[in-house]
Amino acid sequence: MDAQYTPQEIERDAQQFWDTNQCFKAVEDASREKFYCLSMFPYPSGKLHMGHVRNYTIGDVVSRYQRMQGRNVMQPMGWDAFGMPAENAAIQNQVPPAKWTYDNIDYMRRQLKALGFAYDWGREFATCDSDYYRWEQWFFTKLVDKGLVYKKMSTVNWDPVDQTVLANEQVIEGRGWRSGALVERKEIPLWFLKITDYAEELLADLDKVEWPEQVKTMQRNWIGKSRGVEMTFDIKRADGTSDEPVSVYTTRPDTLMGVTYLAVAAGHPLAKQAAESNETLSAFCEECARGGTSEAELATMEKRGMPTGHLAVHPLSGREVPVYVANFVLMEYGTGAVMAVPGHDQRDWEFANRYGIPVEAVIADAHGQTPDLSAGAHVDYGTLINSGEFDGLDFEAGFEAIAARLSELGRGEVKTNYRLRDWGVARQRYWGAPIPVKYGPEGQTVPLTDDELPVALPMEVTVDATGSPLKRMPAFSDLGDGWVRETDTFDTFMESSWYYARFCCADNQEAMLDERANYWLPVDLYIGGIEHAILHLLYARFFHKLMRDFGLVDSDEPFQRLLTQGMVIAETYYRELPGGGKQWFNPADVDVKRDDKGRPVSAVLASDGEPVVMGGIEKMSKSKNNGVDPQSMIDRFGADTVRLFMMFAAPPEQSLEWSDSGVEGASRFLKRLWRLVSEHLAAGHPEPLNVAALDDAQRELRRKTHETIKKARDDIGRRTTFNTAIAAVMELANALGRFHNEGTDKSPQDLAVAREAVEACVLLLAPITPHASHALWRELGHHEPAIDARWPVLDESALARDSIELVVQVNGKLRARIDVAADTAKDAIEAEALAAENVQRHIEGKSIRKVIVVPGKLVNIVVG
RNA sequence: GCCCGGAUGGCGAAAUUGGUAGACGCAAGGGACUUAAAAUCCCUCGGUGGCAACACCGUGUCGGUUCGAGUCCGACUCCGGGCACCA
Repeated sequence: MDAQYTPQEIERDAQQFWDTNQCFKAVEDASREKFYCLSMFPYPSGKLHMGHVRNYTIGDVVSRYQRMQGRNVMQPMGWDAFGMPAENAAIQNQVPPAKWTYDNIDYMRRQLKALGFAYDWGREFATCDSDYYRWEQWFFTKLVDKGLVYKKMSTVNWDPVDQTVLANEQVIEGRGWRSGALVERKEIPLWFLKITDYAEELLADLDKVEWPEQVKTMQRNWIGKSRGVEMTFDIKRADGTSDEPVSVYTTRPDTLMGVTYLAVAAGHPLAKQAAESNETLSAFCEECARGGTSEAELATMEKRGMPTGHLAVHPLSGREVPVYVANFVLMEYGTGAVMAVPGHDQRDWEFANRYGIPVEAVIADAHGQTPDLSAGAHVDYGTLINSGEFDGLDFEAGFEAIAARLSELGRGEVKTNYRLRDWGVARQRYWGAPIPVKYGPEGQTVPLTDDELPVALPMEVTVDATGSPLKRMPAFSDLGDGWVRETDTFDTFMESSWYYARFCCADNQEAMLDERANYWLPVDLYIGGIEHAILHLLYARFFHKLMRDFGLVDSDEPFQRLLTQGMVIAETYYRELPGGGKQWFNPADVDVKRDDKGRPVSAVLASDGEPVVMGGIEKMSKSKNNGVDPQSMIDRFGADTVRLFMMFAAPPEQSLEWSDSGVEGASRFLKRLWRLVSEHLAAGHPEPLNVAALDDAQRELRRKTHETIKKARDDIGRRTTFNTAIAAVMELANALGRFHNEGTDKSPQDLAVAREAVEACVLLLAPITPHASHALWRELGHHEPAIDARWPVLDESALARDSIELVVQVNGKLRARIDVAADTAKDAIEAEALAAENVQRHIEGKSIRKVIVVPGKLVNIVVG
């Protein structure tokens, strides 16, 4: 065999072999256990970044591992191809978004192929293919028929200069990213899907999936089921006449007697009506429309308000409290009005103090005393006080008693609420799937019929900063006879909500899905970034339930297991620019100087030798110019080395710091493995393994081999901690190296034990470094390709030990180690532990209170 | 602001169910081989003290539970992810 490890040749050969033999083509087979492994498909932004490489390597390792376990594995790949970057690129370079997108796909597909991922490319599609989104349009019209779609006014970010709707991402510190104009909130009619109809099921079914607990918790909190009371306050105008009652919802009816004001949104009918005769208030309401729509912005902005002059009548006490307009109350969340209890809600407290509104205590503190409200609200549950007939009740009794009273009076009812809001799916953008609706001359709104579908997106367009070109294309929108087509397109989350199902039957031109979907679904393992923990995963779960209720799939959940991978991060380097701001330098162009302990102390730019500032470790990004190009790493070290490093450097859920020397270490290990195999083959031919005749050294190596097989299976299959599986194989390789160096691998039985260890190394690494394993497996004389090899079989008997080492502690501190026979009785272990020299020294003159023996682990002697 | 995470040597990390802290790798230092370099191989490598045996300290901070805490509980600090039109 070739003594040199030459990754470029090896990888080309292996990829050619897999390709020629169509190794990864997945075929439905009811007699075999299936495994559907899916990594979140990429947005075709231009080229792969390290986050993609990490994501897809994890998926590939699991796919190949499951195949070695004998499962019928399907691993597809496609493109999440609609989105804003294509429009931005179009504005910058005058390239139509379609051309830009498909060119990017071609480039990135080549990169994925160079990494040797075991994809069934026959199932590939891009979401911007009309063969894909036509089914989404079709399904949407069915949802309209089922009453799961509606249109309502909704708030968007409006750039008053560019006269266009902005995404939250395009609002930078309250200003439009291009125009720099102060952004306004604007109400426009938009399409919504009724995800709230499924809130309860989306919450309950989290118990059915094997997801990280943290992700389930985030989804539960996002859905935000709460039990509270919805009640009405009568309204008295300044002139004494009454107005429509105002409805509010609260989860703290126990604090009702502490209400000292009401706050309504600027868009609330009451505020609008009051503003008509009040110029200052009218100006304030306009001011409330400034700023973006994101929740983070609303929550952190300065809380401001103004009295409407109206009074609200407390439903129980009859007390009249002022009604304010407040900028932090939004019309579209809940009822657009809130009751305020400044004594027991921090936000209300701050507002009340600012505007001189009374703060009153109605809940006692932990000691049953009136709480001190001078420095802040008292938000904990407690006994009701200053609440008349409700005094002395605790939270629950107070809640029930007050709710019952309101109900008697016909002024309120207990109500379950959800924080979850319906899904706005309309976007005023070009590069998306057209929403299949038309509007008639008499204001009719009609979903398109099956024979009017699909609505193809025109591909040849000119895009500029002033919004979607569809709005200016009569050829697209004008249907004649006064009918016009909807020019809004779908939220791109629509496409990513069902692509996993389409992969099961991507070639079907007659239907959205067919019976093959029920063979493969649900996805057995779904892998992607933690940043998708809420939105994408919740929308996909919702869409799956919609498809189920339409009879398209028979499962309740789309993704059985979920693995959320961490970010890829790297050191940043910059220089301050004279005019302020920073110039960022790529790590590849910087030399780092270290002190004698190896700590980095300074860095210089390689090209000019002048110093740069070390800016700390951050997520790889264009803005910080700290991205490492996967392609250059593949060219330099080969795909297997890049894959090995990424899987070794950190467990998949943690962030992974890029390290050039770490990659070199991975490359070194593969060269060493290659040499180990080559030296082993040169040492001669093994005879069949005779387990009964092994000497101690042979037994020890064989135990290590089987310990490693066991650990690698648990680490890859159950724990998905690939880093520790690799570390275990490295230990086995080290043991094999020592076995060789000690000159013990000369006899045919030595060679037999070494052969077993070598083959274990090659196969256990096969999911991670498939190309090298393909080549080495062949060198080891196997005619069957490594891709069809089974996971090595564990021989439990090889794990047995005659004696074990126990740790002896005195008062929890390690004082000695003893070797005992594996079957030693507890008494004998105690005696031996007490006899150890260093133990004697530490217990001398003290009385033994207790001896704790943890079998197989340790002995702790407690002395006093 | 709200929700969810994370913090362990010079660095990436390991310790899976409360039981030996630092496996494996990187960097660094020393040595072998070499005319030399690269590559490779061997040794050292948390801190302090000690010739050594060994002792003390050590898992972000402070406190608690336990025979025993990186792991469990409480309070806090800093860092990261998400917040509904980035994908």
